[in-house]
Amino acid sequence: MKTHGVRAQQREQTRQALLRESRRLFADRGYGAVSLSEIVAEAGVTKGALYHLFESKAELFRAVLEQVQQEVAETVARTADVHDDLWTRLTVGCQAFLTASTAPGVQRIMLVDGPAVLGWTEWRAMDEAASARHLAEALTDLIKEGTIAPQPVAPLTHLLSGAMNEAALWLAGSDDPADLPATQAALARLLEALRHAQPDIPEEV
Amino acid sequence: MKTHGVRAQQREQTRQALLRESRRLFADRGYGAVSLSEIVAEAGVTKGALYHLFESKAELFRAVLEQVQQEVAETVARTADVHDDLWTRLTVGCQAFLTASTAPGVQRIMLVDGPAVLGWTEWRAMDEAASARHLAEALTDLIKEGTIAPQPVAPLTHLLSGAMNEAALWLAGSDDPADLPATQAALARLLEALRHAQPDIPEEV
DNA sequence: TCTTTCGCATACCATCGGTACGTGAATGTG
DNA sequence: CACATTCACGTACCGATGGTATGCGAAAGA
Repeated sequence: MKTHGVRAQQREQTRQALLRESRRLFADRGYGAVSLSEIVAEAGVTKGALYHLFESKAELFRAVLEQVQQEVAETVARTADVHDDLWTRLTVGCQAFLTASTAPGVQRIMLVDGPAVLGWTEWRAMDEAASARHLAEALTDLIKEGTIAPQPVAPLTHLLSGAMNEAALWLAGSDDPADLPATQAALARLLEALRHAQPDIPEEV
Repeated sequence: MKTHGVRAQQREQTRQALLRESRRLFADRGYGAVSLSEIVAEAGVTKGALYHLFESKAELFRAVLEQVQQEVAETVARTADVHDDLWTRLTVGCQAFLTASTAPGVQRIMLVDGPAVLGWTEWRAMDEAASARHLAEALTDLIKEGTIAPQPVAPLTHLLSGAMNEAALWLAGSDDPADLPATQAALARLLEALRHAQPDIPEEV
């Protein structure tokens, strides 16, 4: 596929306009309350253009979600990559995720409408590819390193991922500025527990 | 309001039929993919009846969600109430919630479509009233009792609640029967951490 | 230059959630 | 018992929505 040439450029420009406006509207009012007529009007095109570039309303939403997830993942990764210590990378990454997904224009698309529009399974696959994979890898490495006790990582990944998602949702609507540090502290305590908990065989070697 | 009399009885019967069929359809295919025409056809009535009993499609869904939440909450409460020890009640209650919300006909309505259809804030308020309130109370009591360290309960409640919701979603789609016990173990470990993370004063009385 | 491609607009469709109104049996009243 | 009223629905209909079929004009290949 060509990337230069008037044809391809115009196409990409229209696509970006649709993504930009639909993301804004979806974030503001939710997937169900935004009509395609509204989206194309805001983007300055018609439904013909939309259906030429996307297969359906749900596919347009998927493209938007992908973009949002990548933004969050990149923010988290950039914050974690500064550190070398595996444990620090985990804790810092979790804190970064909390603040990043609290941002407006992220919340509703990524955590509320995502699972409902695409179905939980598909949403989870996308989240896995963008974010949860890094969490799982971090936990795996920490087990290899011996910092946390050997155990299946999948359950732990889901528990922690879910905990952070729900906390982010709550924090976004909270008006008490003390809630964020309190949540970070509570999360840190839970993580800390992983580090100190020993496997089930307490004594003897 | 009268509860006997042919009028009231018929009304309630129609209402139950609508709730039953819409719950089945919503659980199977999701809120967005089910039409009102379909619901009233399955219930053996017409849209006139539906709009006489419910204000909108979303309100019908809310009634269904309320019913589902109360079922789950009752199951959890019944399991926990057998025990006297506060700590046992918490852990047993969490395990019960995990298995109860994994059930088909609960999942999608309670955890996926709920927040999207009613908005997260409203969904959270309902969840609070039905389930999360008990969790918060249990944590508060355990702090009073001195079993877990003094700390704000709200952040902890959301973290744990979110962790269990996501875990339940995952378990429902899992085909490995070892995932449930593994998740219960991981959750137990996280909870256990709360108990042992006493900042100071390890032994006493 | 001539043909083909393709990005997009226009016009249209079936279905959806929702509403206005009619109807007949159950209910209150003398 | 006769009569008026209420009310639980059914019927008919509406605007808007997601989606499609088709036409067009400029860019791209030959």
